[in-house]
Amino acid sequence: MADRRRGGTAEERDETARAIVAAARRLFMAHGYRAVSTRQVAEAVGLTQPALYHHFATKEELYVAVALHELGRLRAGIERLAGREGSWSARLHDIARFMLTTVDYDFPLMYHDMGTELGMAARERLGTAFYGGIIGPLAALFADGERAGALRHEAQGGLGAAGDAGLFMSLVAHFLDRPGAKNEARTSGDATATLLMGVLLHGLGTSRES
Amino acid sequence: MADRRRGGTAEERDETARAIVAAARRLFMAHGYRAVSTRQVAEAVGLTQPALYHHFATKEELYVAVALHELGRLRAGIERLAGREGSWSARLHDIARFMLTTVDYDFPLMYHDMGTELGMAARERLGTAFYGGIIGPLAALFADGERAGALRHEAQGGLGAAGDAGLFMSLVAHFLDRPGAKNEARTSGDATATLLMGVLLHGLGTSRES
DNA sequence: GTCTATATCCTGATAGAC
DNA sequence: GTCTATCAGGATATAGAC
Repeated sequence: MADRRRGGTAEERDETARAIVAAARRLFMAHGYRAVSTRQVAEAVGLTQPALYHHFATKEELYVAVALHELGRLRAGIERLAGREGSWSARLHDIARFMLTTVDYDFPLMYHDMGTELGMAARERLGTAFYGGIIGPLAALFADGERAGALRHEAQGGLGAAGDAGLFMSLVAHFLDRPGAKNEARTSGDATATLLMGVLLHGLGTSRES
Repeated sequence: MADRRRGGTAEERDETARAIVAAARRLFMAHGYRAVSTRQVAEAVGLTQPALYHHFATKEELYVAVALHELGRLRAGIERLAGREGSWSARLHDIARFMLTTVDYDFPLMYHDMGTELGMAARERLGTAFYGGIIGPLAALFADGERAGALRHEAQGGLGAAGDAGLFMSLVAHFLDRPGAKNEARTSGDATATLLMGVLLHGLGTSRES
């Protein structure tokens, strides 16, 4: 409360930046980095296009802010659910449900954008957030499963804890964009999460054969 | 051999078109529809950009030709392997190896382009080729597995034959772009295909628990 | 902090000579 | 069938008034 010169400068600036990130998130996540222009983002938030550059130096920096925001949201949800009591598989189930019900965009597209559409520096920042904030906590749960003897170790033909976490993410992406099967569960989510966990742990087989 | 006016007209025209498709395939499949310009394609094949428009009316039509070519290649390989003798799961294993060793591009990216970057007419043409030529033959093999009692029916909590085929494709995509684990098998492929089939049929568990 | 105006470049596609 | 030349539009980013 010391030296705010003219009417809540820092506050208003931050709020505008938040609104820009929110609008950009919807557009980038739905259509991809290349397909969304800075003009579209500006129009969605009620500004002219050059005004964006007062808050973000480049389009790429805006995308990084969007992706970090979304990765942070996922990290928070994952860590909250991973820290609750219950078996490792029950916690994974809840995390699957959380992702299936709150991710409303094209997950593989985001993965592609983070991996190939950005410069090296941005790619590394997002890669750190992704592996440290999402793959890491998931891998810790899978390591619990390995220690409990319920999951194959890497030496037993398994994928390892990090590999298990990557497969988990691929299955989430798979069950996200199949309105084909039984997608009424987009809001309830529980049935799809149960299906996902069944496939993840036991596959498609009837488990009576070799 | 009747009325070829000037030096092998139709032959040369077709050969140029093939060269364009081949160059466009490498670029489109690696970087996506939007990221590749018609100038880049023309330069890769040694032509000027307007020359492309003598062979393809629009950029979209060129992409459709590229995608149909690749889908046809996959269909031919899948149908050849699906028709050989052996169990349904052995044939699926061989198909997995075939895809893991011959797909050298970004599979989810192609899927995204086919689904969202093209007009409705092109999207329907490619959708028909994809479901009829790839999902269909795969689903027939999974239906064999259901009839043999090795796979859960949809009523038993399974995904159904077409759902199984979709999951198979997602797992192929998953194991394609993980240089992380054990990707020396890009050329041999057999080990990765075995790993994929194990996960697909039995999941990650040690199959000693509920 | 947002505006108008603009620089610079790249895009897909067309016209017309040869 | 390929070329040169070009159109019209949209992209990111900057300059400078208010």
